[in-house]
Amino acid sequence: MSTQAPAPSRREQILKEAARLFAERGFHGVGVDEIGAAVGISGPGLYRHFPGKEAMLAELLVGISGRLLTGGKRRTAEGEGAGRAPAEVLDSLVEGHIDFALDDRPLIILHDRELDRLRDTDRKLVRSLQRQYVELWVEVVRKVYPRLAEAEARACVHAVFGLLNSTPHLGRPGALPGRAATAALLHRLALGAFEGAHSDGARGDGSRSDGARGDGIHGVDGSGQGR
Amino acid sequence: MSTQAPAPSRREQILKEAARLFAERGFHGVGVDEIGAAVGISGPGLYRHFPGKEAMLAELLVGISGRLLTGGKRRTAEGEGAGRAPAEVLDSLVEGHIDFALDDRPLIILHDRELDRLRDTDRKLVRSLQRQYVELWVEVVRKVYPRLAEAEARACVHAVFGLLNSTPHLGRPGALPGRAATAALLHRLALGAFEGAHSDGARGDGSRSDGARGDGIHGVDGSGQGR
DNA sequence: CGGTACCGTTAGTGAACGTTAACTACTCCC
DNA sequence: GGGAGTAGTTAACGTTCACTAACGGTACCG
Repeated sequence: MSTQAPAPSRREQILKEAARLFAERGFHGVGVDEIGAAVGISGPGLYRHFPGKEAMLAELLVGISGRLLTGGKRRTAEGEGAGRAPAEVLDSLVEGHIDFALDDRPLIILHDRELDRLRDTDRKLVRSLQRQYVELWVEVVRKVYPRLAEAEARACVHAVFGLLNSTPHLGRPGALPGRAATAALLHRLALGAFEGAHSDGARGDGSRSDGARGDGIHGVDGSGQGR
Repeated sequence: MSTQAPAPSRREQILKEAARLFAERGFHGVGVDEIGAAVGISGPGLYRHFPGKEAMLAELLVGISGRLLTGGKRRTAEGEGAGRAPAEVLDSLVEGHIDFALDDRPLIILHDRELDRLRDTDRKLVRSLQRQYVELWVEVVRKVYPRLAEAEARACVHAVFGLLNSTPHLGRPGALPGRAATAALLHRLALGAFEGAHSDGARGDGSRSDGARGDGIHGVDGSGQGR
């Protein structure tokens, strides 16, 4: 154990606790005193590490958006470099996003909830990163499902993000068996959603027995542990 | 036409604007003066209509949760009464939720974002309504997809809610062609997600997604009636 | 020892906010 | 006309909050 986190470094400690608190009670709902208390120091001691409360949020949001984008770029680059089918790349993107959603729940919450509390410059940066990440997905999705128009594909991507980011909402009760099972379920849900979007909406009045599964391009061995 | 909205009645006006502002900037991010200004009166004039700022949020959240639940109950009752197949009932639930998400965007945002700003008693009530609504879906989903364990079905429902509630995120740019097209797309996405969840994940990675349900403790204690 | 940089403390400041108080204008009804 | 109720105003109060000021301790380094 003990991978390589030798010094949580106070600064990272603060960021982690701030993320948790912001996610729980909202940016405006948390005072600096509470953040300080969460890391053992009190109140304005935080100002030795950050120029202000908002700077913490900004660093969190830029950090997460950047990491999502970086991971997405890496996955698509690897996929294309290895000549893998688009469906496999999409599979990899889904897997990466799920890992993120499951491992960094508080950040995922902040990511689409507290963006508007940032100053213009920071917000623009985060939005730019987010947009790039979305476009990355859109490109891949349109390769896998060419029948989707661009706007449709973008809407699908947003919707699937909403689906994947729903993990925080189901953490409360006994919830799912384990992480792996949850990840697998989310994976199936996400891919199923894309398939559903791609299927022509010519389902009569809801009889929807379906199952025809159109040209299911991806017979991919789903989720197959690329790591 | 002209149902019966002859007088927006100031109170409803306030609620509507408050919902918009809360959704845009968060409960703590909006001052009562702004809410007042949005309806033409200023500041404490609101206190002629509501006992406090939080009461507005409470009424909004209870209202939306109640309407969702009522609509869901109506749809399942109608469906079962008419002897329709579970899949059709699910179809109807999806349609109802989409209507809601598209027509009351701000409320949908508040619904899962500002719940924790409520006093204990209100929050419990809202959570109870939400839980009943979820269980309504879970029941139907399990009839349509019997292979899903209860916990899985619940997770799927939460995930699909996340998917359907993603509409607010895609309103900014050119977005989709029109309301009908967006609704249809969301519908396909949601049904596709359920289909995907139902498909056996045994695609080769061997990780058993479907548990043997050893720990049968998933006791939903009913608990209906918060009040 | 003296200096310096780091990290933390407590006390305080100014602004913002939710809420209350006191007062005014309008309408309805006898 | 004269209450009574409704809907609004401005002014003020008390609290909370992000942030600053002034100060202290500790470790490293000469």
